[in-house]
Amino acid sequence: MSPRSGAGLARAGPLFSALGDETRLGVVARLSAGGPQSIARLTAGSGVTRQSVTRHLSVLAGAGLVRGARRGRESIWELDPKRLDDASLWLEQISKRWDEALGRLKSFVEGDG
Amino acid sequence: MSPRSGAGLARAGPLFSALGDETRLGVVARLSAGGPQSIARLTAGSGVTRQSVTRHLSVLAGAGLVRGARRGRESIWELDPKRLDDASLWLEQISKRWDEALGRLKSFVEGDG
DNA sequence: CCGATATGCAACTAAACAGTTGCATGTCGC
DNA sequence: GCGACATGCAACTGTTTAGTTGCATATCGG
Repeated sequence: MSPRSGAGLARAGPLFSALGDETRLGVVARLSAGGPQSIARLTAGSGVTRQSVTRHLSVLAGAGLVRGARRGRESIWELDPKRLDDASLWLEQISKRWDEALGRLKSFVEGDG
Repeated sequence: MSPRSGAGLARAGPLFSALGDETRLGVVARLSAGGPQSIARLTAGSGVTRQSVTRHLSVLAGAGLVRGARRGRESIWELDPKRLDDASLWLEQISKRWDEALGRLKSFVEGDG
């Protein structure tokens, strides 16, 4: 149950990597605020071209963070909050382990070992 | 209180970007499991050179995730779990906003106005 | 059918970055 | 002082990637 293999968090790297881009964070924020929407609507106000947004959506989809489907001539994209929970869980695990490590260190220094 | 400006989360980008690298995630995991330790110890078993680890520590420090201090001839590094909490909080905000957006969409579709 | 809208695919450029090697500096133990 | 250990600094390379432009395809409304 290490943080890198437990609870469906085996691929935390690609997950954080997908979130580690300002433009992609903007897309995620826009999706979270406006609900499911098309690429054209996501592009408006993003400051980059439509193709750039498309590519970022593809990266986010690769990390399992978003999901899109063609509807007529539009492509509607939506968030997949499950992955966000996964990321949050990974962070909590690391934080917890750190506290435990500090506890062990304290015991050792105090002569418990 | 948008996710990009609220609660000390103004710079979520660099934060996730710092976490979005397998080698850095390894360093973070190793720190969290073993407590404060030197660069040499972090390097052992990392699969990369000491300079690479040093650089990654610098990046993590830039994001406020780790903190180091020279002690004798060694440089001891430790995790700063506060930033992990910040990241977790950001994720929760996004997730919450998404649920709200879906709620509004549902009301709209059902003819609430 | 036709114009407008919305997207997909492909090639190109420029910048960022991970990782390396080589050398210099400073500290510990004897 | 001397050898061993630990780190810092700098230059170089190869790869990845964000962003762009140009063109092709498919859908909607009349």
